Amino acid sequence: MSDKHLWTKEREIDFFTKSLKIGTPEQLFYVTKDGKYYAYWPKNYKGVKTTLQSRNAFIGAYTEKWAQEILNPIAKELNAHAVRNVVCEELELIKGSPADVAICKTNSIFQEPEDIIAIFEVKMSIVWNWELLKNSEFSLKCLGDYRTHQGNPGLLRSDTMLKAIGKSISVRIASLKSAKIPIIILGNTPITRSYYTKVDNLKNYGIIQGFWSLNPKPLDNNGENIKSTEQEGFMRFDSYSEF
DNA sequence: TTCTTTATGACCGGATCGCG
DNA sequence: CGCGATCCGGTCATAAAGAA
Repeated sequence: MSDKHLWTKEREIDFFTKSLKIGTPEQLFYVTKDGKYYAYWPKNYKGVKTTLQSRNAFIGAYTEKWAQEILNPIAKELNAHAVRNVVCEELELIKGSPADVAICKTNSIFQEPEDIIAIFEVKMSIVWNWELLKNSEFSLKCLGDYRTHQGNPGLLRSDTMLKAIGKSISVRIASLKSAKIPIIILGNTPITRSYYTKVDNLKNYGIIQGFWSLNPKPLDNNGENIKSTEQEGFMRFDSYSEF
């Protein structure tokens, strides 16, 4: 399923379809005053709004699992495993704040620095806006890309970037043994212009080897969006083979 | 000891503010 | 007005602290 394709609208439909089996529509969508179910508040929405929090854990778990599945074939080629929630005390990756996904020589949650080949931090959101239609069955209607709603998904949020940078530095300074382990941030959105030179510098300094977006077409109607920064600190991948 | 309460932090998105 | 940076917050999981 996720072996051929990167992040697309179909992923988000799949997320909502699967999540609706274990959660309620009210946990996953905003309800407007006229009874419509929206993933995000549209930009032109007027009226009383709330901030949905109950979806956060769902999307976090889904994207980390998806990232693990997409990395696993690559890990296999290296004769290794893509493992979720990796704990490595020496790198300050503890139970409450593990590595989202890591490629490791052994298939265990607990790892020694020597056995970790690469660390991946997953920072992905719902990118498009969706309306849940309740007919006989549930169906989902795409209302537009992230320019049309009020949310700021994934790596477009500055504090998401700061969080990723902070955690990576935490690993780097926890132990010298992290020095040889690449750290990659996986997202499904572009990054803002204000981080272009920063991600390149982070790469050149050897702190974070890349901010990679796995969303080939984050904008509808062929909207302009960045392919990569000058030094490739940020890169957008357009196909699985390229990835 | 065992049960209950409080504290902490991760998750991600809206609100607000400042700046052009 | 629009954008980005920062701040705030609901929910959940876990753990520490307190009560019985």
